[in-house]
Amino acid sequence: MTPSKTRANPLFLRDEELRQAMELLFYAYRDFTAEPDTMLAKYGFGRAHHRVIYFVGRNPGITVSRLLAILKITKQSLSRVLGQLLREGFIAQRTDRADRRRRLLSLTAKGEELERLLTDRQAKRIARAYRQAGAEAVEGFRT
Amino acid sequence: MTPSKTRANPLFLRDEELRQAMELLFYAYRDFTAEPDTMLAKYGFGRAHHRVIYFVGRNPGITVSRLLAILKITKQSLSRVLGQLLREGFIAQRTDRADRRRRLLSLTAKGEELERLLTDRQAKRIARAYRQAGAEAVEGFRT
DNA sequence: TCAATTAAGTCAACAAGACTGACTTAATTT
DNA sequence: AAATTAAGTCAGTCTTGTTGACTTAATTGA
Repeated sequence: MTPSKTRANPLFLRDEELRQAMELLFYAYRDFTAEPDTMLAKYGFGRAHHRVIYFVGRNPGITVSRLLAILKITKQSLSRVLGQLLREGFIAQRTDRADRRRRLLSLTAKGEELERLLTDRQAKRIARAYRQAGAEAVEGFRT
Repeated sequence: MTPSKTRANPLFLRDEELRQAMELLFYAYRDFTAEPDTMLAKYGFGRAHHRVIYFVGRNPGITVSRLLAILKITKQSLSRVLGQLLREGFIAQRTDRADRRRRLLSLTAKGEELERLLTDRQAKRIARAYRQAGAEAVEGFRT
């Protein structure tokens, strides 16, 4: 007798609702990465490059260690993709004048162009979903 | 002159809001997979095993090809993890009597136990987030 | 001031989980 | 009887993560 059919308190979620949320996350992630992935492949890049481009774009002047903390990956993993992006001129590095051990990362014009290309597509996808869901739903989701 | 600061129509989202949604997806996925991952490691399993266990649990009697369609991975990728789960007795296979080419998959008792272990933790995580956000937010999110 | 710590980077080896391509076997459909 | 479908297998490759061990340069603290 699992109590999964009742709907007494809206703050107490049924098993079913919890599962739906988990599935939503899976499907959203799956579908959301699919489109950029095919575009990135044309540059010889992967999902990891996308994340780096995205977060550097979002946080211009970010240090390597802060980027590592956001991505939660190892320095060695990052260096592979970051190194590629630096060499190919999508990301630029400058030394922090206040602490010269630090390297501040930012997108080059080329990097910003790619970032826009990738983000615009995804933004359209989200905007579409949002329009379908409605305004109150958007507020709820954000919360 | 990017029109990203106006908030005329709530259905037209600002750049900032779109980016927040994208980031949310990244962080949610990152944090959501972290906890099960450490538990799965104790069994010698990974994230891929979790997904298979989850979707077989959700859809008892699912065929291999339907599972492939949900996961959107190749047969060869699936066979590695599915094979392991079958051999180690977490998933059982029976031939569909109506079409004997088909193999119907379902969790064993052992499989269900593991599924519950993994899901419960995540469910708690979601429930916690939901309680903090409030009831209307939950409705919005679901939509 | 100098020893310890921090930030960044490198080399090497390894593992999970995806992929492609080519085939087999068995069962069903046309 | 031929074509198609469902499942499975073998082999090789790629991306993206991991550990572990070090180096170099710069800053901090005792």
